[in-house]
Amino acid sequence: MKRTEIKTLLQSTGYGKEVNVKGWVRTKRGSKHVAFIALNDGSTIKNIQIVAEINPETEKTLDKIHTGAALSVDGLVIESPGSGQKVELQAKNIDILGPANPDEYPLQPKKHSLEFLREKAHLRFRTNTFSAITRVRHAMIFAVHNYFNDHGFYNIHTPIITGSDAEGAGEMYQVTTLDLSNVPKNENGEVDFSKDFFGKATNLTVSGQLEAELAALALSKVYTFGPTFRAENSNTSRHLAEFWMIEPEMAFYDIRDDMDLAEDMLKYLIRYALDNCMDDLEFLSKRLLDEEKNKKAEERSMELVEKLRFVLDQDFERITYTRAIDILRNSKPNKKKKFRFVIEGWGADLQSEHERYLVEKYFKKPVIITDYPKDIKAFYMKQNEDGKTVRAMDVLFPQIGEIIGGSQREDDYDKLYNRIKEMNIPEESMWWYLETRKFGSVPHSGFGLGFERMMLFMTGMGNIRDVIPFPRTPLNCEF
RNA sequence: UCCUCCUUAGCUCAGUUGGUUAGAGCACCUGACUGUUAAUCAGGGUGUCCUAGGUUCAAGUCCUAGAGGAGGAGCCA
Repeated sequence: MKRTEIKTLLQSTGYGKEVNVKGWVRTKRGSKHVAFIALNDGSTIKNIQIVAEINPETEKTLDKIHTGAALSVDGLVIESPGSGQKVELQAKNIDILGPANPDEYPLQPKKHSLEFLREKAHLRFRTNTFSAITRVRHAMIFAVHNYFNDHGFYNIHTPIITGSDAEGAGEMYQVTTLDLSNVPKNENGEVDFSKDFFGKATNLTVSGQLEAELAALALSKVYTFGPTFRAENSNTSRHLAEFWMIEPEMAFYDIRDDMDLAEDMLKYLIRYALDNCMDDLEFLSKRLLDEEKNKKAEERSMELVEKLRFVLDQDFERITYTRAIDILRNSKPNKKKKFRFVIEGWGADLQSEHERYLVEKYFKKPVIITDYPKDIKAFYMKQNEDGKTVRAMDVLFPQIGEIIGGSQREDDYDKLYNRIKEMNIPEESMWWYLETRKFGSVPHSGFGLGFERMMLFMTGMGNIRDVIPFPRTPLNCEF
């Protein structure tokens, strides 16, 4: 018999029909004459209830069924007399495809800590929380491509191994085929990378932006959505060593167009989740309420679905860095020196406590900050006429902080060249980037959206290690 | 990398000012129950108290070092 997915089965009213389902046991319970098995196949967060009569014939099989076992069940679809579900399956035959020894199987039908499940990442897909996150993650991946496709963007695969060491986004992982126990050296005693696979030093990419710009200056609107690697020793709930980043890059867009796109895209993704993932969002919402039930009312987060709808309905607040500094300088926590870093004046970098104040206390909605001092931002950002600021924009979300960082790019050859010199970036590694400003240069803009940070927002999870299947962080590369 | 906290049964956790044989719930096994909803009820055994030193008559508890984890900070997405 052909397998019916549980998602399909639960929506059917074909009572009396015989079907086959396959899946993994979540719980088994029952009394003397009847056993109830909650079976899940990942097609939905919901389980199908298998009802099995206990008699001398079935007892042997039923005794071997525990949480975690894989079953194939043939049975009749019936209307459930119980109160927890509409449809259930009256078992006619149960095959154990793969047993799970209850003495060894670590997952139980109870609450496990997220830390414990992180150590069991090979099995945590089998929990409600992670199967929900995985389905939402898929929906978001799909929605990203959908959005850009519908808006006339082309997807670009930018390189994962890069020979440029000037991308200006933090520490990089070296990629080499050299024998590390016998590294070739040149006359000066330095590593001789000419003997390496590419004949030069290479790294894993920290951003696809520079290459995406090259494509945008021909195809007008492009985006990348690929893995990104940062060798920073960051130990926080918002950082991964390997993560996925979405980087659109648009010719003929100025900073305002860039912000419009960022806001529209984020709202599209939220709407897509609300339209397509409601079962999972409702589960994740309950999970969050439960997790925070011991917190004081003022420390609890907004209910998940309500929060998503709220952000969807708000225009993001757009302010300049200069205005942000004014607000912060006159704020209570600054005057009372409650900030760890008190804002003294213009030019200071905004710390996460300042961003959180602006987003969570002052405006109480997402905020886009623009026109930062050029000294605290990257070399490729478009310089403003004031000579002090650049057309950068950061989108700040409650709890997560910076979810998007972007800018209009410097399209003037001389200004870009001078900035590269000023910041001591090796000019010879940037010749191809500079050349695009020499031939048919146009205003263009782009941004980077951290996919897992968006997943944090979308699922209400608190730790970025729980929204990616196999997190890579300092000292953790298991699985 | 810095600051703070944590590490006790398979899991979640309690363990008082250092003092007999280290506890509970869940899971597991046995039994009861005509349909349960993380079923319920009764019974059963379960420990490298993270590791290595140290203080002490006596250490799960105190001290030192190390390992791992969490939260916050920096870096950023």
